[in-house]
Amino acid sequence: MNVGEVAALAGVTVRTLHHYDRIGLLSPSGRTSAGYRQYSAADLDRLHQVLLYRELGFPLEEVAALLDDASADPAEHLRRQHRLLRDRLERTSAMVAAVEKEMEARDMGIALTPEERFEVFGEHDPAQYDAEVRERWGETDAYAQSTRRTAAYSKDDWVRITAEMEDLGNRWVAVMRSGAAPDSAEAMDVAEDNRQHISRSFYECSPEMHAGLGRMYVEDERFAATYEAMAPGLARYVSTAVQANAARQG
Amino acid sequence: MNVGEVAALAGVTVRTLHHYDRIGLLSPSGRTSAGYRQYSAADLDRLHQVLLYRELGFPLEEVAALLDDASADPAEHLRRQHRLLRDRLERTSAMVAAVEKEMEARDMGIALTPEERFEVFGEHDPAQYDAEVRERWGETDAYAQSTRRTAAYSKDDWVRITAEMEDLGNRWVAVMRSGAAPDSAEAMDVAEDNRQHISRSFYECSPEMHAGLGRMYVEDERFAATYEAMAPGLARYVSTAVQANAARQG
DNA sequence: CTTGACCCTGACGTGGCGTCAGGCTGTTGC
DNA sequence: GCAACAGCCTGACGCCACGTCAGGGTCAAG
Repeated sequence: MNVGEVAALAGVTVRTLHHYDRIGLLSPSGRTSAGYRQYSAADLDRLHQVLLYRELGFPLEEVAALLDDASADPAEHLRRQHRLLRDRLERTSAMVAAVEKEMEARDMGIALTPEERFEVFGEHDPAQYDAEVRERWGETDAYAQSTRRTAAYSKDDWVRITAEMEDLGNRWVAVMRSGAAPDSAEAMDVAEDNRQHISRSFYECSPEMHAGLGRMYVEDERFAATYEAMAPGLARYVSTAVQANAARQG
Repeated sequence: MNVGEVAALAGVTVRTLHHYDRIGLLSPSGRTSAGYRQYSAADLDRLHQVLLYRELGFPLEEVAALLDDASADPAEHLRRQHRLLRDRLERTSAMVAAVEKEMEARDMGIALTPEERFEVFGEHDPAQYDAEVRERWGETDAYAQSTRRTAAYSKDDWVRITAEMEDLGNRWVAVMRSGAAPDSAEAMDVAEDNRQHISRSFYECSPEMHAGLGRMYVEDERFAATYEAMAPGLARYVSTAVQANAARQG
């Protein structure tokens, strides 16, 4: 297939394909004697991946890096795309709900506060959001490692791992309830065990990374919710303990 | 409020606000004697509109035109935004479905044709998509009529759907608390109802896809957190129940 | 063998900011 | 009462992902 046909099929312009060729993101596998670009089925395949990642907000350079990563199999791309798309779905329906809330408020003659209006936006500006997601997961070795490892886990593995996580959760609750300070030796010991559990089960987790995670436990509601559900105030407690433990190690 | 505060509230950079001022899209209604930009509540209002339209893919110049159109009342903006967001929701779930179809095909060892792959893309390249949408406003009469109907229709839809989701959540909690095993008939029945609800409300969800979702409930902490917030251990419970149900169907 | 659709390679333009640089402002702590 | 430091200002240049000509070759149909 030559450029025009590919462009029509994929819904992009010829110029876009020229551009992708120039920057080495997608070079057609062949040329005619006259210099016409010839795209193979494999090229279409790659183009498909490129367009998906592009739509998800990745800069082209990163798309190239992702697709040229030999250690990433197709299934991994599918899983990642699936996850990012579901995130977007969630976010979009949140926005729909926000607009509906505003409609309703208008009908009732109520005004919303600026905070309420920006709620769905505020934390999650679209570009920043995607960038944020990538920062936390996509680009990190840890994420790649985690998906590679967890893909191989059996149901029994998962039962064991979640049991271990539950156990750790109980220990967290216990140590907090005991009145021990989050930077006490007891709390830091739990933190250390928790870190080693992550390293064994998901990805190599250094004390510094663990400290970063700790910060996230309070900054990110999604993570905080997990701990808060076990005991009120636990998110902050775990966060402090984990960071104290990292300091102790360093 | 001055720039920094507004930027933090809205989740944009200060530079962005400078830019919007420069191009006349959003000029703060006041300045201090020292030249500091002062944003009023009305300015925040406008910023909110700007960000929504921007997210929907409108070039800033058109956003300005839309917002400066004196003949358009706020309700019209809300209706338009609602319609565009619902379109996006539809498109995103189509993409999710496409990725899931591809996952399934891969698992079964089937290859999709290029046409199948680009299906969801083809017609709806994001830029073309928005252009197409904008084109449609030409027939304002038909547009106004159709939006009123879909807006009214979908509002009820969403109320119903969120209520159903809440109900499902409660049933999950109840069945777990009842002591029934996650692979008991009771739990699997809830799983089946949940699957059918997803199929009706969002996208065609096969038992296999549902099992995949189930795995994600524990693998992805963000999903897990949703269930964990309802009741500790629920993420794992739901995950297991959903997979058991898929096995029962297969 | 011409006509018209399609292809090529530069080269410059554009939108929506990011990112300094160089300088004023305003608050907090001593 | 002033230093220090965060926060604001205005240029000005940079960057990405293409759009848009310009100038010229290619190829199937009539």
